[in-house]
Amino acid sequence: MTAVEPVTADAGRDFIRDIVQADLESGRHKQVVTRFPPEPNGYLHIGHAKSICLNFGVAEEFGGRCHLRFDDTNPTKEEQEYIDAIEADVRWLGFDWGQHLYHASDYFERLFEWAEHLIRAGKAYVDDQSQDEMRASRGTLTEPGRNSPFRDRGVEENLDLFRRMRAGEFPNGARVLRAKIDMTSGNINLRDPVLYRILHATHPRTGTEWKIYPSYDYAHGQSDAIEGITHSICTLEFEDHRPLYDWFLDNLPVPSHPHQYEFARLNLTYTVLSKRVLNALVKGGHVSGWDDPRMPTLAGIRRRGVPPAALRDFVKRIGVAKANSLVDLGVLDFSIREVLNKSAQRRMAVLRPLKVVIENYPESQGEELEAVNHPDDPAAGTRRIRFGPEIFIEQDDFMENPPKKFFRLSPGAEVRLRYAYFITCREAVKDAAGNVVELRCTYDPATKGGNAPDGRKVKATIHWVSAKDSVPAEVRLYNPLFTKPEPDVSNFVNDLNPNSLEVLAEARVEPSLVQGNSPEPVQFERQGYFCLDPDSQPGRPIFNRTVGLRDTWAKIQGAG
RNA sequence: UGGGGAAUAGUUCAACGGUAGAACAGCGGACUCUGACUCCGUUAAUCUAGGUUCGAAUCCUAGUUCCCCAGCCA
Repeated sequence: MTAVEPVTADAGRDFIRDIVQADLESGRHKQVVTRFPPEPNGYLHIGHAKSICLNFGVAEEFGGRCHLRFDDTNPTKEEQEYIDAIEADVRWLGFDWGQHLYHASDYFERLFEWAEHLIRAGKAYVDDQSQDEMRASRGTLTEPGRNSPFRDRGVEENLDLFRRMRAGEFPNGARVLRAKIDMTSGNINLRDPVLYRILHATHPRTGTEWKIYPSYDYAHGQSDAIEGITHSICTLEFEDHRPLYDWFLDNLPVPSHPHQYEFARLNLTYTVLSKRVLNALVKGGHVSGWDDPRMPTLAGIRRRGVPPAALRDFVKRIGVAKANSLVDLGVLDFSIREVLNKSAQRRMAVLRPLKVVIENYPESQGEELEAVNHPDDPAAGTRRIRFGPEIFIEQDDFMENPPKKFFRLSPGAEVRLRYAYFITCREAVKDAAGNVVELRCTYDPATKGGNAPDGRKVKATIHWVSAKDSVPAEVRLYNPLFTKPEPDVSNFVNDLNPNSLEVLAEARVEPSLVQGNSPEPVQFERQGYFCLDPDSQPGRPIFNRTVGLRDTWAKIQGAG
């Protein structure tokens, strides 16, 4: 009862944490125990990250623990691949469940015994109705349901049938075990919910041992109770399951009675976080896989180069509440930049090259110049970069007829080449079609390193790479997967963004970017943050744009 | 027409009967060898109508709007 204040200093406050703190202060609980309970039927996405950060975060902040528990009660949808991926994703996000890895399937035997307990107490029965009959007698939202003709079966008959269900004597769908609660309840979850269904399927963990499987409602709360969960945190759609959650715990000899609390799930603009749709995206070949960098999955986000700290920062920023909300994707971008700006080393890369010939540069062999790796972190050191008579600059950094406020290169204009020299554009060379294909420039030898001894200023500094020494690379730019802030989930293909992936095959990058072959994210100066993609081949590096830098110039142009 | 929830700046979240505040976005400016970063300034909100109270975003009443529930999915 001593340490009720959160252990972690800046643990954001929300109604869940308020409840936990109050429970600790009042002595209702001595230690907080939470759990993250994914069903292994797909990959984790950013919405899960919110739940993971909440559950593990609360436990961490209040000195408790958080379990990882697989809700593996439906073998027809679950696979080992997902189990492995989920564990890897939670670890990557930065959380550790220690020894507390569990599965609902660990409790199948106990759940079965408890089902018999309910039968003996006259609170559960085997129903022989077909699925259609059950649906018909369940009633509607406004009309009460009718009792099943099998509802008043005797205890012994129920026990016998239930055991034969387990023994595999009946085919799928032949019978179910139902709780006997109230077919007239306004809460449809209380109209004799199904506890067990017959499923002749192979379970990733229990194999073919079981022919019947517990439903979510029947398994979840009891699993919580077995593990001594104090605060069972889930999303809003389970709010009206809570009376059922409590009914089981009140009617079974469980070792503890956890409490369920619900929060609003995450929604993001231009993003779909429905497992059904994400699955269809992968299976339908609309993306390259679960880890396609355009996917909102943790695997995709990771491959795009987003550091886990950025995700944690994002989750902290959006808060936790009970109101449905739609978070602007820009908030995620902000969190990513926030983290990467501090950690990513700077490099130069030209995405859409435009050749520049420096006419008065005397040394055909070029020279080496020094560049800092991180402007705010001297400890990051410096590196040498090659300069030469021919370089590439960004096509966007030249305009033949510049509008006012355009500070970069144009005929007659002078700019600084970062870490190199001032150059002045003398001529734009065009091809037959009138496209600018090359710039003829002159440089000022006195400005070596980037400063003019005469104190002369330039309005812009642009990045560049040596034509001879830079290496070719492919750069993949990612845009939102959907064209609408709120894509139509029932017809998502219509809202798919045809420009979600933009491949730049002719990019040129500093050689230092491929020497280390390190997976560390870097900033391409004036462009954004990038990371090496696993598709890279020797001699053919591929970079993913994690997120672009803020681009005030683009905004000015867009407005004009 | 049943049951369960939610409504505060453009967005997300605070304020727990006592000065409506933050972050993101926006706008303006400073700085700058990244039109980045950083810094400064600024626009902007209590769903509606009544009531209780010295005082209401907060309590009460009646509405309005939005979300979830009729799987042998979770």
